[in-house]
Amino acid sequence: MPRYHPSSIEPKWQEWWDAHGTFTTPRLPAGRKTYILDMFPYPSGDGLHVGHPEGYTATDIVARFERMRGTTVMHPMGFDAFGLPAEEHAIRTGTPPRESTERNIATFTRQLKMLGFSYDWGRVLATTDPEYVRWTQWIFLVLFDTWFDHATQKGRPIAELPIPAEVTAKGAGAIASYRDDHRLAYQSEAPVNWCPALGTVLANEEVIGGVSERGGHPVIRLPLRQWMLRITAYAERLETELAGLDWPASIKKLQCDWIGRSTGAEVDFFIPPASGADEAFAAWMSRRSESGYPSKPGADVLRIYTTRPDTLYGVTAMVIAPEHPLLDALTTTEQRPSIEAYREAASRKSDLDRTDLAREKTGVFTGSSVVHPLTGRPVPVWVADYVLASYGTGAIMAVPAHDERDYEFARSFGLDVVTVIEPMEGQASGNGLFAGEGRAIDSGPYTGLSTRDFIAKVGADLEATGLGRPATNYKLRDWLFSRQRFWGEPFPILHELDEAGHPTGSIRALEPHELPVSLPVLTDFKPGDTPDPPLSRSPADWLFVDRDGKRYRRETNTMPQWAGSCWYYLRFLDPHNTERFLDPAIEKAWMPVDLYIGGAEHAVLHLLYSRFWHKVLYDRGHVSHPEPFGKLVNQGMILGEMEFTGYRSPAGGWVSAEKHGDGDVASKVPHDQVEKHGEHFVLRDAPTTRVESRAYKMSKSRGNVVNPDQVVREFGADSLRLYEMFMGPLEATKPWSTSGVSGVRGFLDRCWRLVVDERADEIALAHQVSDTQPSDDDLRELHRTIDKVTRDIEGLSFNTAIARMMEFVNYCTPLDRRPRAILEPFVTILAPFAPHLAEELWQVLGKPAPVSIATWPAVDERWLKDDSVEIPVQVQGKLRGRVVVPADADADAMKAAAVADPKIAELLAGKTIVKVVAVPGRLVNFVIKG
RNA sequence: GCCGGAGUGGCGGAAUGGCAGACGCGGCGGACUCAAAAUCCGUUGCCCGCAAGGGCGUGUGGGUUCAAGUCCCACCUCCGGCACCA
Repeated sequence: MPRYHPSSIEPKWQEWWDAHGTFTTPRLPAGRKTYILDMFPYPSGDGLHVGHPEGYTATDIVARFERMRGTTVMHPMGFDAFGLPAEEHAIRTGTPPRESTERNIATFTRQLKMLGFSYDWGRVLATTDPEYVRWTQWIFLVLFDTWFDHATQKGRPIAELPIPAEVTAKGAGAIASYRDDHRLAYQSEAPVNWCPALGTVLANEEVIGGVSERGGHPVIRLPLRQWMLRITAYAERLETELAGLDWPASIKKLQCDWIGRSTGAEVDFFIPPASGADEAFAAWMSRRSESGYPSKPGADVLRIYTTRPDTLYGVTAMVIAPEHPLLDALTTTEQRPSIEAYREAASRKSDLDRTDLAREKTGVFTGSSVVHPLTGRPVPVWVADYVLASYGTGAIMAVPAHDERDYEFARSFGLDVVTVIEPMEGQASGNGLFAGEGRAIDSGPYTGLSTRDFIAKVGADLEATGLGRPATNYKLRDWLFSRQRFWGEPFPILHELDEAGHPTGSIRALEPHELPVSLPVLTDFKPGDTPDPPLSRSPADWLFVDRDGKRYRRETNTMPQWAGSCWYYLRFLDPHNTERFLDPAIEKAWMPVDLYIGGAEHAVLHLLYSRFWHKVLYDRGHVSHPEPFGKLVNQGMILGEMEFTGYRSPAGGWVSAEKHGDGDVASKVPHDQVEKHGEHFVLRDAPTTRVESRAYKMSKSRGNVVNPDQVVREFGADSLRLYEMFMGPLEATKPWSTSGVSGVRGFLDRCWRLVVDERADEIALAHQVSDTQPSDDDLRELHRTIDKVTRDIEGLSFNTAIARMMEFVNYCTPLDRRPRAILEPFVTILAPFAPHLAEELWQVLGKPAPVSIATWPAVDERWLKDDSVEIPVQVQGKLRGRVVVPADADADAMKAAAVADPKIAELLAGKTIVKVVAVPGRLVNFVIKG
C-alpha cells in the first residue's frame, strides 16, 4: 500500500519547511558564509519552462549541501518583472501591465515552490515593487551625480569636478551644462528606429532590410533625445578586472571582445583653404609643433583613428561616415546633390542593413582633399557608410593595400593601391592586399622598420610635432538607457519649463526623499503618432511639478529592463530596508556572490551592465568590493526530445535526407520506423532513405515544449530535479528524454523500497532495515559514496554524483540486512538532490526532522583504501591479463606477480624484455622484442 | 568570414596520459504470476567462433609516448555566438 507517492509527500514537506522557517537566512552570517544566486526569471505568461529548474536545482543542491556543512547560506529568489511582453499584452487586451505581471509572478512562485527549492522566501522581490523601483531610481541619481576622473580611473561626486576657468567665466548656466556633459548619466540625441505605421520605436533586431519585422512597414532613423550611461568610461576597468574572476574563459573572452580595446594612433589631416593651400599648411604645421596636439580637433582638420599608423604612407583616400560633422564643410558645390542623396539613403538604413547587407561597398567623393601630414600631398575625401560615425573619430585613412575593407572600397571606385608593407620572409602576399604585419617600404624615414617599431616611432614623432598621438579605442558604446515605453522605471528627473511651457534645457534631479516616482495610472497603452513615450500622455498632476517657484515636466522616458537586474543581488541582502538601498554592514558580510548560475545568453549585456553599476557604487563607497560575482557558471540549454525528420517529394515518395530539395516536405518519423544503418539513420522499410536525427530548441511553434507542471504531476518534483541533474554536465546542451525521467523515478522508487516496506498497509520500515553493525563491505560502499558525492557537488558534477548514489542503492537492494548505520548517512547525502523523499525517509527511519539541515556525513578515509587491487597486465600495450596484488605493492612486486601469471609467462616465453613499465596501483606493461 | 563549444554503443552520458563504455534509458533472457503490470536476478560495443579464444573499436588523416578518447599538427561535420569597430 504505501508506495512512493511524491504528490502527497512533496507538498507536505514544502509546508513543513515553510512553517518552520527551515531556510530563513539570518541578517548576518554566523561563521563561514556563502552567497548562492540564480539569475532571476522574467515572469512570462507561459509560466516556468524546464530550462529554469536546471540552474535552480544546481544552485539548490549546492545551497542545501553548504547548509549541511554548517555554512550560513544566502539563497534568494525574485522576479525581473518589467519588460515588453507585459506591455504588449496591455496594448492588446487593455489589462494594466501590473495586473498581468502580478498574476504571472503568482504562477511562477507556485511553480518554484512546487519544486522544493530552499529559497528564503522572506527575501523575495520583484523589480516592479515600488520600494525596489525607489532604490533603482536612487542608483540612477548616484550615476547622475558621478563623473569619471580618468586620471585616477575612478567615479567621483559631480561637486568635485574641476570647472575650467573659461567655463566659470560664463556663469552658472555654463557650469551646470559643463557638469551635465560629464555625468555618468547624460542626455544625448541618438538615432532610433521609428516606424510611423506601427507608431512605435523598434529595437535594431526588430528591423529587417529597412522595414519592420512585423508587418513590413518602413522604418526611419530619427534622432531622439535619449538618456545614456557613460559605461565607456569604465571600459578599461571592466576589461582588466575580469582577470581576477572565476568565470568561464569563454565568457570572459566574449566580454573582452565586446569591450573591444584596440590601440593605434590618432592623426590630424589639414583641411586646406581654397587658396594659398601650401602656405596655410606650412603655417598650420609650425603652429602645431608649438601648441602640441589639441584634445579636440578644430574645424581645420580631419581627425582619424588607425590601428596601423605604420601604413600612413599607403593612404590613398580619406573616408568619413555619412554622419560626420565636417561632411557639409568638405562637400563641394558640384558634389552636393549626390552627397545629399547618399546621406539621405544612409540615414534610412538601420545599423543592421549597413553592416549585414551592404557587402558591396558604396560611397561618394566629396570633391575635397586634405593634406597628408607626413608627405604634404593631397588626399581625396570620400564619404562611405562602411565607416561608422560612432567609433573612433568617425573618419579613417583608407589604405587599400593593407586593409581588406579599404581594398574592396578602392576596387569599387578605382582608387590607387599603394603597397608600403612587405611581409616578412615566409609570409605570402596575395593579390595586392596584405593585412598582416611586416616591414615598411617606400615610407620615407621609416622605411625598413618592422610594424611594431614603426608604430612606436611614428607615435612619438606625431606627438612631438603635434600632428597626432598614440590612442586607444573601444568598441563598447555608451549605454542607451531610455525607452519610449510605459512598463519600466520612470526617471527621477525634472525638465524645467519656461513661461510658455517649453523646456529650457535645464534639468534637475529629484531628492532621494522624493522617491519613488511611481508610474501614473494610464488606461491607454497604445503608441501614438510620434515617438513620444506613453508617459507623455500622463495626467497633468503626474506630469507637471512645481519646485521652488519653477514649473517642471517629468522625464517621460522609462528605464530599460536591464536596470532592475543590475543590482537585485544587492537588495536581496537587505530587502526590507526603508532607510538605505542596503546596510553597509550587511553588504560587507555577504558580498560578493560566491556562485552565480544562469544562461549564457546574459554573457555580455546583463553581466557587463551589472559590473558597471557595481563599480560605480564601489567608487562612491556604497559597496565594499569592486566586482559583484566571484564565480559564474552557465547552465546549458535543454532541447526538446530527439526527433527524426524524413522528406517527401511533392509526389509523395520518400526522398533521402541528404538529397532533399526545397520542394520536398519535411515530416516527423516515429522512432520505431527508423534504424541506424552505418553512419546514418534510415527508414526501416526503405533502408536507402536516410532521415535526419536531431533535437531542436524547445518552442511553441515546434510543439516540443515540456511543461514542468506536467512532469511534476506524472513523476514528482524530486524526479524532475534529479533528472535535470542526471541528464549530463550542467554546462552542456542536452536533449530532453521522458524515458530518462522515468528512469530516475525508478531510482527514487528503489530508494523508497530500501527503507519502506511497500507491502505493509501502513508506513513501516522494510524488514531488512536493521540495527546490526555494518560489514566492512557496507562501510566501504558507504564511504566511497559519501566521498564521491561530496567531491562531485563541490565540482558541480551532479550527474556523476547521482550515478554513484545509484550504485549505492544497487549495492544495498539485494542485502538481507540493511544496517541503519549506512542507510541514515545515505539519506542525508540524498537530501540536497531529492529533498522531499529524503525528509520522508528520514522520518520513517525515526529521525527528527529536518534532514535538510542535518550534518553532512564525514568520510572515513580508512574505507577508501583497498587491501588488494586487481591490475591490468599489458604486453606491447595490449591488455593480456590481470593479476591481484596488495594495494601497496611496489613496481618489483607487481612485475613479479605479472610474470608469475601463466598466460603472461607464455606470451613472454622466448622473448627479450626490453622494458617493463610498472605503475604502482595502476598497471604493468611489458615491452618485448623477438 | 571570425570566435567559441562539441563529435565515444541503438540513445543520454562516464573515464588524474594507464583495464574505453561507470550510471541510466532501450533491448534480450530468467524468476514471481492463471496471466499481465509492477518488482527482483542475469545479460547487452561490433565482428569471427559451438567454445576456449581472437580481431576491431572514442569524427578523419598524421605525429609524440612503453601506453592516447585524453597531448601535438592538419582536416571534416554539427551546435552556439559575433559580424565592415579602421
